[in-house]
Amino acid sequence: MSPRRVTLADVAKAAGVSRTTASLVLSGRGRELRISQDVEQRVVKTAEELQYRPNIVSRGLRTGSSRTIGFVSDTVATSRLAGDMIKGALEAARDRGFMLFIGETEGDAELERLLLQAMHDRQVDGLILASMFTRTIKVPKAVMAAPAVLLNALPKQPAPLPAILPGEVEAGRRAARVLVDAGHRDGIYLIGAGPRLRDVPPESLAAVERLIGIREALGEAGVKVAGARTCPDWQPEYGLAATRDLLRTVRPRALICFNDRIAMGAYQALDDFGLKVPADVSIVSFDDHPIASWMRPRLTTVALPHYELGRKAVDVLFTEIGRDRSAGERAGEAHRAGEVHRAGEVHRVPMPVRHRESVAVADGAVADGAGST
Amino acid sequence: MSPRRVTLADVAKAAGVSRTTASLVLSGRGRELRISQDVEQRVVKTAEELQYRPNIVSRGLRTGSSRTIGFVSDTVATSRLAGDMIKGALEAARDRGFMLFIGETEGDAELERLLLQAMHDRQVDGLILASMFTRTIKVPKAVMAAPAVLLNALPKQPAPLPAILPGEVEAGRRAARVLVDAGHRDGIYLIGAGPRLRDVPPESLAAVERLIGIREALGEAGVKVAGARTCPDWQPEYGLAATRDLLRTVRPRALICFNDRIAMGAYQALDDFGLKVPADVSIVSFDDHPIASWMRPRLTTVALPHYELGRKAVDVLFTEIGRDRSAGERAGEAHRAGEVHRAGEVHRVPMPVRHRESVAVADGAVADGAGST
DNA sequence: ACTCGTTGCTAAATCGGGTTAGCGCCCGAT
DNA sequence: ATCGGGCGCTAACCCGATTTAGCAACGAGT
Repeated sequence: MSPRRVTLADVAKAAGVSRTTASLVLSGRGRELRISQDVEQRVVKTAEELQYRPNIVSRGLRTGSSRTIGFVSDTVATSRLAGDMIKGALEAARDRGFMLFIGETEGDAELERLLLQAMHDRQVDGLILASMFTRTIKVPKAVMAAPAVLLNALPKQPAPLPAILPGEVEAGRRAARVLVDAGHRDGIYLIGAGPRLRDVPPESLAAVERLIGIREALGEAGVKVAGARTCPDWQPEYGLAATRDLLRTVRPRALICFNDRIAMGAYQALDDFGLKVPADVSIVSFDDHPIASWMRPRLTTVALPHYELGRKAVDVLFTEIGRDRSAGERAGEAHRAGEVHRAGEVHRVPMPVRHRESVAVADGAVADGAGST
Repeated sequence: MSPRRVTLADVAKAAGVSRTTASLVLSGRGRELRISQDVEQRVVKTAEELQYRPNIVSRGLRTGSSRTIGFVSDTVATSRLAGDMIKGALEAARDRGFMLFIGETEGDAELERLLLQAMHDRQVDGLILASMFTRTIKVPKAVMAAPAVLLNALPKQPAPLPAILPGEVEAGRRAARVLVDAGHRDGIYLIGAGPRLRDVPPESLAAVERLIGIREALGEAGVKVAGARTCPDWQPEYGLAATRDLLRTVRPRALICFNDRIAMGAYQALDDFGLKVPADVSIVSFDDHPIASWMRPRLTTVALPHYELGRKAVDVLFTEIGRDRSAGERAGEAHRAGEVHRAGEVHRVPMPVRHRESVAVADGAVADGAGST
């Protein structure tokens, strides 16, 4: 079936040189080690003719690198969320000639241990530990055996791991600014969390940070949150229930929904009460889930930059891998000044606003066009 | 940092035996090769104490197997679709101690070539070629270097590759039966494709097969399709437009939408015309996209079994790998009778109906409860 | 006492590359 | 003629396992 791969030995024999010479030439060290132009060209030509490709497994055995990184997510490497993150990571890795192992722990610590083990057994060069919703996680010891970064998560105990997170606070500010810029001053309600900082679903970093941003931006504009309804889980049904509950007593002019699924429920509730979006009620939300552009009117929302998060995680991981390598070389040597990154650095990836159709200029407001991005 | 892994040589030395003996014992061939109980226990105990784990890269170099399979998808290993497929594949692979490489070709043949190369360079034991929507694909030659299966795709030219596909024809039958069983006889319209078999989006196998199933089941019940509207792309906006167009001239009693996104558009159109689901119009659809259970009323739909497709692909791939291995052993030997699988076998994974709230019993119909599953 | 057959283990080759040390050769200088 | 030194290349070892071939020790049979 498969006619055996061409090996370095084959190339060497065909070119009439030793394996060493072939290896030297093909790894670009020919010049440095004084291989003649003549031989060099012959080897390169032969390798091409035979369509030689080095076996990475073999090379990895010698060099210790497998040109592979592991992507470990807790729940569902699979939700739509993860999809684009993986895509970003995939492309960033590919740019460097690396492949991606995927694994899921399903929140099970034992599974996680096994998975990390399986990855180490395959000599991964680095690890990305991803969480599907922004939160703090307990970092398993096994992770420390290789360079690693946290994606969409923060370490529960202080750990020397870089973390990549969406810029949630700024996202909160941006959502609020969308309403403020459209002239909204009164009747702004929150659906999903708030109004106080402790009125949030457990473990949800995003909720806290979005809320902080919202309150900051609103505060700066001299605007007060008129009220809020929390949701035990950020699903459409709870968004529906929370909004219905709200509408029983008040007539809001604008809603900030803590995610798009909640917003979907809010749309349904408003429809039930005969209220129109955005004529009666403006809505701004978070995530830019696919449904956001399927809803009518299309939902204005602050997007989770999944793709960029994935890319960034790989980028940061590679600086970690580089740091690790050079640390090995000058083991024990004092770090030179200026080279001192704190290893636990937190990288924030900006969340862009997707302006669509769910926000209207407030009655009596002067549209001044001074919109924030 | 990482205190060097424990190798087989370490275990052997600590146990006072040769590497050979240690290897024999730890790979379970100790009994067979007459290693004494005494030594065997000593080795096992030592390995445990040192927490020895074999290096799979090294083992792979010798045995040729990397205990890894490659999952190559065309577009977005990432859409919600792919997510569960990958999850299924992941778990099935994990059950066998295998890891998954993920790769995306984005429909680019050159990228695909590179990706397959990169996977072969890492000695993958097998490949899954997945398509994100059911269609025929051109199988690159490079695939044949290892056992492979097609997932959600059929080879364009006849190729000896097994294919895993959802049972779309039967799904079509089931969707139609849902309406028939609810007593619907008249005013059944299709949104997305039909009424003729050639009225389908290009390249969409699913459309053709669902349509075949629908027409069969309806025909058997002596029911005629009242009409249909095609959609250039199966997105909500086209579903909305197509349904609106339909409602301008007729009042349907039931719609079969070719997927849930179309159904979402149909809901919106019906709402525009003041028609209620399911009181005025029953709707049945395909895919069981997450939105199906977010819509109001919750959508009755025939689910794409993504998770099972992924699992099945891995299962079939492993029988291919096994076949390949034994073919190598008895190279040239004639296949024994009864062992003759056609290699191009097509496996169909059933699509289950998710009964929800969008189908009502037809006026004047006698609910006889003789529902098909 | 000598062969033969087990039993229990190990030396050595192998997989496919990367890496180090150093071998022959030719040239110019002494 | 001899020596030193650069040039051009290769032998040999290494990574960490698996696997084949075979060695020593011992008891039984003749």
